[in-house]
Amino acid sequence: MDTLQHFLSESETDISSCFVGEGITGITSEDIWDPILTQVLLTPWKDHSKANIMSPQEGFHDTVWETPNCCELEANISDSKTCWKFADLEDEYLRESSVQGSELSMTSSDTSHCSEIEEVNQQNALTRTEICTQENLWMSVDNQRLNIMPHSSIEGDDSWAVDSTYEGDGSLRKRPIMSKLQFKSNPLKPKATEIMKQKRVNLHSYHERNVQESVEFLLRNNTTPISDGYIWLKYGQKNIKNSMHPRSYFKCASVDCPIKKQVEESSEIEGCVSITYFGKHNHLPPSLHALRRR
DNA sequence: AGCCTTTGACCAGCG
DNA sequence: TCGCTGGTCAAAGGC
Repeated sequence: MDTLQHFLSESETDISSCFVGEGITGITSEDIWDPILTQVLLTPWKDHSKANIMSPQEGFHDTVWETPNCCELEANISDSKTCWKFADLEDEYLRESSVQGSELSMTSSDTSHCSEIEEVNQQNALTRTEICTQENLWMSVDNQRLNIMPHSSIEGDDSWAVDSTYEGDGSLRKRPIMSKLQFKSNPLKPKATEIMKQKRVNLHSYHERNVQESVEFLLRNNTTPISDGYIWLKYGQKNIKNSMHPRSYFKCASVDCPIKKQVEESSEIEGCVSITYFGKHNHLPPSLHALRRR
């Protein structure tokens, strides 16, 4: 079995070439968020939720942070010695620290630290601990399954991801979960009379959504397609005015998941495909088995 | 046969 | 009010 370092170096070579463009970072060890897990976050080309154009020098942690939740969370994490200790378990294999809403979850191949994590969660009044096995994690690595989405939030709440690397001042580095939008899914498909109501709701946020709640990635269109870890259904395609290429519309195949994405050839950078996500998943990624079946 | 994509129609917002 | 535009629906077609 390859080491983490080996995988990272291989990934940088193989995968970074897929992501290009002015102001775009390819995957480097700095850009990779959860490098070993199925969730791999990349610096987006445009984070419309922050109205920023990202550059390689601007990490997520350089974007806007001034929210009460952020400060509160930082205090929680920094005050936890156990959490720091856990963060020191570098290189053994893998770990994930993420905060979803008010919830902190960590995963590690080293299950012996489960109790520690649980303790941290309890101290911080956070609730969930997940353990991934070494086997299923490496299965994901072997297939180079990448998730280029912002880390999804089960709660659909304001969410934050916490990188476990240290800043110069010794604080934990954090990265925002980009979409702040809260979707409420309908358990039942709306009836005809309700569909238009729903449409009006959607259209009401149409312009806001375009500038505030989307995250755009650019992908070289001459590279092997990379799964983002989720299953998508195409539900439409439109020719866009003044655009040579049609725009395709996709929604997540998971029932009641509100996220959608649009794919079209980039008008800004030739030879690139623009992938824009609206909203966020309200569920975990499907199993590798389910992905393969598709 | 079932799942997914295609594609024309429909709708609301906007100027 | 009307036409344009983009987002979505859903029947039909393809695999």
